[in-house]
Amino acid sequence: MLRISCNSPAVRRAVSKYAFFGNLKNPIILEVTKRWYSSTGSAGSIGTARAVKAVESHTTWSTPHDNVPTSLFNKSSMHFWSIFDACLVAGQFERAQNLLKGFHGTVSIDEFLKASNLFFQKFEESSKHDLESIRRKFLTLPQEFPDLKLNPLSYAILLKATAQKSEFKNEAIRKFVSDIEDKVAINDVLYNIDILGIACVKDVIKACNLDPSALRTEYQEILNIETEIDAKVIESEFKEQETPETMKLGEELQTESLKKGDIASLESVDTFGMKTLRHTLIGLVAQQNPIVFDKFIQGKKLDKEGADAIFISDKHNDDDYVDFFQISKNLSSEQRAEFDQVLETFNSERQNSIESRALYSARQKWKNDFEKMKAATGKIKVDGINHLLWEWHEQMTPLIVEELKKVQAMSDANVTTKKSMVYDPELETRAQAGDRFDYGPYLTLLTPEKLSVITILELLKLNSSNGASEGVMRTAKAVLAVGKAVEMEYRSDQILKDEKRVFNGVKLTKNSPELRKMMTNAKFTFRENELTKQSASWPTEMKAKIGSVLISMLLHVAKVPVKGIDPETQEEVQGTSPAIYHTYQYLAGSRIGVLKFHKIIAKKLSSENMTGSIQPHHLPMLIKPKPWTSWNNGGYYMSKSYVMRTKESPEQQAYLKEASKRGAMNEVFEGLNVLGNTSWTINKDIFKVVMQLWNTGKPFLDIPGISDDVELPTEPARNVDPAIRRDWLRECRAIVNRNQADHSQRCDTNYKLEIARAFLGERLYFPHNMDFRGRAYPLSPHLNHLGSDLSRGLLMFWNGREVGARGFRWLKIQLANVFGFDKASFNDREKFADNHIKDIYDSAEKPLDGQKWWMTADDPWQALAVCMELSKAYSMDDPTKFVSRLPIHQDGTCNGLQHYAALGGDIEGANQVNLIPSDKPQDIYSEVANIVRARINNDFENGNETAALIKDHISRKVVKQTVMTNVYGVTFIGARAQIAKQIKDLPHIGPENIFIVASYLTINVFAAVRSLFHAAHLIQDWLGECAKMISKAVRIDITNRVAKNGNRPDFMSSVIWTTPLGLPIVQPYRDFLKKQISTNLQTVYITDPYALEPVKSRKQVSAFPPNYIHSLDATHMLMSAIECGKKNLSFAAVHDSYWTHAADVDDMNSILRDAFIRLHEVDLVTKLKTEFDRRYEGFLHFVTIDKNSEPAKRIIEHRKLHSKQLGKSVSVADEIEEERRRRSMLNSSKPSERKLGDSMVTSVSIIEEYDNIEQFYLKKKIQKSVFVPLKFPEVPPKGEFDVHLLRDSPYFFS
Amino acid sequence: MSWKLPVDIATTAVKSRLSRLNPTNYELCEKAIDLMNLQNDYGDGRDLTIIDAYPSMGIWSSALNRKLNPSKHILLEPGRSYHKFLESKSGIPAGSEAIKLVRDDPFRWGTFTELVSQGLYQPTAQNDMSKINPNILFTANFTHPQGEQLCAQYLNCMWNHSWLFQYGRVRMLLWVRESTAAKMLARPGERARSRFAVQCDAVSRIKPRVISNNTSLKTSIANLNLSTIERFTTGEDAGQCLSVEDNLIVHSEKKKISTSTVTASSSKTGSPVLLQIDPTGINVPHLDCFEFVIRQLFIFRGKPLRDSLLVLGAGAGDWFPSRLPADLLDKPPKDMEVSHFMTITEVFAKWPFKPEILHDFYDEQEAGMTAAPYSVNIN
DNA sequence: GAGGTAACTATTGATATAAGTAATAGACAATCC
DNA sequence: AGATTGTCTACCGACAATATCAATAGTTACTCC
Repeated sequence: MLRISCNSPAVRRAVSKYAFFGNLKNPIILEVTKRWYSSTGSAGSIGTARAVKAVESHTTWSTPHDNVPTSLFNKSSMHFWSIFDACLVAGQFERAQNLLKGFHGTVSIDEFLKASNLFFQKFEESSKHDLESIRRKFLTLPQEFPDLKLNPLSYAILLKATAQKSEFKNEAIRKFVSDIEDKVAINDVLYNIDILGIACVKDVIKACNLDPSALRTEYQEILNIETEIDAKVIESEFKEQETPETMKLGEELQTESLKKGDIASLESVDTFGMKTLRHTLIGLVAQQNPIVFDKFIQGKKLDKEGADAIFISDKHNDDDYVDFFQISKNLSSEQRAEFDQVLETFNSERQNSIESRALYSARQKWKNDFEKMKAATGKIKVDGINHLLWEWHEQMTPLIVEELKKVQAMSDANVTTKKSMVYDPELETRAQAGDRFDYGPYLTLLTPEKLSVITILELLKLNSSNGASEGVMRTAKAVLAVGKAVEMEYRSDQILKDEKRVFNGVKLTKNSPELRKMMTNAKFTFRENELTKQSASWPTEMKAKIGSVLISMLLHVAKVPVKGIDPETQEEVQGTSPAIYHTYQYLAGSRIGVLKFHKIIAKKLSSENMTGSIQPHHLPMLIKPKPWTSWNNGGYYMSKSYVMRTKESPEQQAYLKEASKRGAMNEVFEGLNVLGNTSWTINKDIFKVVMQLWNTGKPFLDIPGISDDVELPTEPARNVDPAIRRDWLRECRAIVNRNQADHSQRCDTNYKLEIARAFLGERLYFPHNMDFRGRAYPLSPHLNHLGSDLSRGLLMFWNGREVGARGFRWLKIQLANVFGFDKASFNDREKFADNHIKDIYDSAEKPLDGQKWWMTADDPWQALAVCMELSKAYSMDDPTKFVSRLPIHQDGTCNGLQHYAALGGDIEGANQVNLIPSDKPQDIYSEVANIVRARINNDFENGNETAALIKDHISRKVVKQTVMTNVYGVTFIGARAQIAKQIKDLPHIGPENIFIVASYLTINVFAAVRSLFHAAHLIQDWLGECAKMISKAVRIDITNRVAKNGNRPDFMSSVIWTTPLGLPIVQPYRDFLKKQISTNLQTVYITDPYALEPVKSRKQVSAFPPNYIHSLDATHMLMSAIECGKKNLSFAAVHDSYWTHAADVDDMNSILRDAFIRLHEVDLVTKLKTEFDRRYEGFLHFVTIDKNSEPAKRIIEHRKLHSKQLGKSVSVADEIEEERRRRSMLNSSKPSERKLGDSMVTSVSIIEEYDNIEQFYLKKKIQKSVFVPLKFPEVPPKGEFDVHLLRDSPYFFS
Repeated sequence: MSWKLPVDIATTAVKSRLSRLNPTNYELCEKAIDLMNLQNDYGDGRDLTIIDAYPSMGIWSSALNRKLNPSKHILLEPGRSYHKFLESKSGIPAGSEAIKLVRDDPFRWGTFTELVSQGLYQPTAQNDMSKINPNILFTANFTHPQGEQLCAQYLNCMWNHSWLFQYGRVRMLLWVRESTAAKMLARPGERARSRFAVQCDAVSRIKPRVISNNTSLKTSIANLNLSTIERFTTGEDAGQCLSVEDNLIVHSEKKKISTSTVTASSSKTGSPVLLQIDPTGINVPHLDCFEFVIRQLFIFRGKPLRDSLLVLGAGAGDWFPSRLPADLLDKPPKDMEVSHFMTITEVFAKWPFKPEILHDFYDEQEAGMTAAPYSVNIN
């Protein structure tokens, strides 16, 4: 008899042993502190019932064993925080207090205190309130909620008010301090510098004569700087990160300053950073290279900092900008080190500016263009669309102001419920007014100007995103994107505001770079404060509403000039047309709301200068990204970034947060930081070539040309055979599709090129985060090294490394690789380059006028980049002295299979994917093709006609995709479709036979792959099997929610595992709960992310094997990254392709091999099983067994009995409940109860009597559904392959 | 050479994956045919070809055949399990050239062109357009899931004068699900009024000939509107339609028959209804525009036209109001007659800024995917 | 003033929409007696 | 509760149908005891 409750300390110890393996730290996240079955409370139905109720009131995760808190992911609490925060910031204190009242009692008192403090803080900060009213609030609120006990933070807020708003500051402070003495320690109060601000703390210290060394240590430094400076106060140059005046709310101000034009503000401001940089450069450069220096002195556009400098300058000529790269390159190495450091300081202010002022600069850019256009009257042709955007923006802003007035009116009237909204029935409906009640507070968080700019920018961006056809985007997507962008911007604003609170009144008195650096660092530290850092994200439906309000305003005002024929007079007239309009389209009978750009706009977006239309958090960074220190801290400085892309799955977020809190992810962070710290620059030579081609507007390589009007085939007469019309329609659809794909690709390329242009000569960095499996991606979406060949070609390392002999060889190998000549030995690949020296020179020197050999490469742009480097190297006397900046790639050959082979210890598989040393790379695709060919020839000889058709056409190409996707669990049907696509153009197979042939071929390819990677498949199957069990299992410690389907429980557990680096991974696949939300434009259908729905079992199963493997390859990458970081290599990665300087390839190769070995030295599969055993301990697995088997018959009997007891038919919930009772008795402390439990019969106890219940499992026909204790299958036996062998395998990564 | 009732269907289990509702009440079929007075239009059947899609076991088909005695009766039945009822050995006179079973799927357009190209029949365009085409009669059982789609498409052909309608006003007798019938028959103002109904109204006279009067199920929109039933039973069109219990339409003894073939009404889609659709032969002007206009307008079927003009295109609000009568502007599309839509179409057609592409090419499946960053590198 | 009800509104749930589908096989979820 | 019908078919980066109407739930207003 099998007992489940093997929860003994011994087992636990055994498990925890696995927490560390090899020399890798491996904290498994779960930590069982209690026996799970006792966690629901005492036995017996009453106790259980109560427990159940408590459980149902908030979310529960997949398992009780991991101790991951759920409370923060409670939907109503999330909603409360977000609206509460919005109301406070918007100054709607009545409503906020009302919300607070409703919050009271529904949460813990700690949580309530947090809310109250937030209330106090915002109340204090509001200019509306004087000290008296603030004091009153501090008295009345605790009266209203007697259990509310103020904490030091609360007093800090009051102290701040006292210090700032008293007439006699010092006395007031002293009085305050003595007043609170008996309630709280003053040091505890002062601890809250993030609330008080530095100036205030110092005031208090001074006033009360306190000892500053008793304060929070991390603040000592900054306080010391200040103390020092205070003595000799001189004028500070530190520019306040003030919102530009024109971005402030208030129409008088706005119209005024807009009219007079801000050109002046664009003129050069000689900022501090500028000066330092110039100074340094003068020092550095004077003795070195006068030409560079001159250029710099004359540098026209550098004088504007940050965002303006990046965006406003059109870097069309070399003289338009300062080429930091050239400067740095031409310096000696010591000088360079110094320069680089100064540049970092300089850039840190620019970065700040980009992130905080980008909206402003975009707007400025529009305005400039608009005025340029106005100045050039007569010239009708104006490039770009910026002047139009400016007009839209100008007209939209007053509309927003109008709307905000209504919101203000609502706030003034102290409306606290939706019901009491007043509205004018003439102008709007009750529902619209009600909506305003919801979104109003959020809308006031940003200035009208910002809102308008965001709306426009988002829509432009969306247009280039995938799936958008020529100027068409889905309303739902657009509305959410705008809402999200508003939220993002608000968060950035908050960060700035928090920073300002701390540093308010603090002046830097000395202009040393060190001091400024300290200051900058301090600011990074204080940017987040205790109260605001946890602010809940806005509810999706709110984002939708906000987005729709803004978009509908834009729709209203955005016009585009058009020419049309007057219907009456037949004359050509100039008019305007809406630039965007809202309509609907049908997709398979479903209505879809879309926004369409006017054709003219759409065309401009795909071809013209887009400078000034990119959101800052979509750009690479000028300085090293903020290192990741927690799940939501790192990446960009001003906009909030998250370390994982969580697909809005609350469970993922909860696990991530918990792991981050427990410090389990530090290595992961470290790896990501290495990736982020790699400095890049734009490859200007490539950029020039690209631009030359791009400007023709013609298609080149993969880039489509500017699409003229779509030319559709002529419509056949209506009365032709419907089949003909259908074909025509299909053709049209295909053309439109292609067109829309071309369009978005062109837009996307446009963005990439604009970014590249903006960053010409700059040093740039890519902040990285991960997908939920741990694979790393750059945060900036458009231009990055993960992108297309073009993107990759445009990028190179900022630092150069002398290649040396080995590096020179790697450079040549890289050429062969990008030409697709990567199946040969290294020597042959090297020869490939040597044999093409002429071509290389030709390509490098005359990329567009020569033979264009580079264009024949697989990756032409990267090929051209290599050609350029190689030609430079070749032309040197000693090529090994060449300083290279090109990333050299080392790619894992079929990386997924490499991991599988290592997991299974599969010698044959390991050999196939180059885990075993060999003089020549193994090419698995060819190998599979060979096997297939052999099988088919055999069939052919046995007279198989299908075999005859295909036997001479089995190439690597035909099987490649299928072999590749096999790792992802491609099904027969899917694989057949792939193969059909490959063979459909073979002329001798008629279209009618394609299907049969493809099926036949697929069978054989599958068989071949299986035979080659037998062990891999065993593991794949095992992983799938486990996932299936988990996603078909139920917990019994809680009452499962009533299933929609009576005779099947809802399965609520997803597959969760921990990577060897400690990253918890939660598969997010669940049913979504979707809702229709009405907005201004239309209703949108959106998912509610905070509803934890049953898992999508099928998806859980099919995705787990690839996800697990990917989590391993991600781990491998991060481990390698960490090591490379330690060795100071420039390191970049595209999942299973690792990049570094040519000179460092050998080092990197040894690092990545070591990492792989370290990763696989441990039996990962067994470890995974242990983790699963632990995590899903005590679960019941829902299976079907043979109805006629003995256990089935006994269970049927038992159910009859049980049914009689209940007086109703037995549901699955009843059965689980029964089993729960039995188990709680079994684990009771009372022997009598345990005895009772032992003798109790449940359908599960019946199952437990059979040792090998699997024998009764049945999939077909006569079945019976029962629960069996969840028991994972034994892991497949591991083969003999020794992973250490791969250390000497040259082609493992190559 | 008449076609007898097939072998005893009550004892033969038919396994089929095509979930059709098959009328199994032979007497009812004959009655319906009499009611339609078909003999009047097709005479002795000497020049008549019946094209019969999805005849299933052929009950309805045999009744038609017996009553009309066509010179050709082409059965288009892809369902293998039905073939045994339709082959010569089962009631159909052996060697009969008149009754021809074609095993192709009428879903494919090709099936029909092949009928002609293979010489199974030689259609000629009709001369006298004032009458129903006397040479061709199309009948089908469209009660399966794709049936409604076929209805819609054939109706579309009627607009286009393509397919069989290139030969003139070819009548269609269709067994459809009640839910389909409800959509097609709904008049202005009724809840089920739909684009589909407008299309029907525009180019045909359409009448239900057999309906189920099982009013207990008549709550959903999927069922015929009560007022529709009344109209055809006791109201203005009384006597034009047989109204019977649904178990009289299919077979009363369903226990003996495999459920998949002869399922009676399911609450969702209702019982089968026989529709007679007589094309009027009308040419709808500005077809492209008309299609676009009704498709777009029915998005906001309940809103007054005035408020939903924008679905017709950007700037529609400037063009239409002054050119349409006020009372029309106040009507919601669901309350409009065909003529109203015609009026709107007229104005729309003259609109210089009307959308250029009226067809709906939106297609998600194949969009994008070209700019895939790490595209599959095939070589 | 309590209780009850009518009248009304907000919220929730169900359903139609469009109109070539295309072949195959096998597992799994949903649905309907 | 069990057979039948319907859906889906490769991982991740990168999710997304909507208008309308009936029914229900929730409120307010009003009447009556």
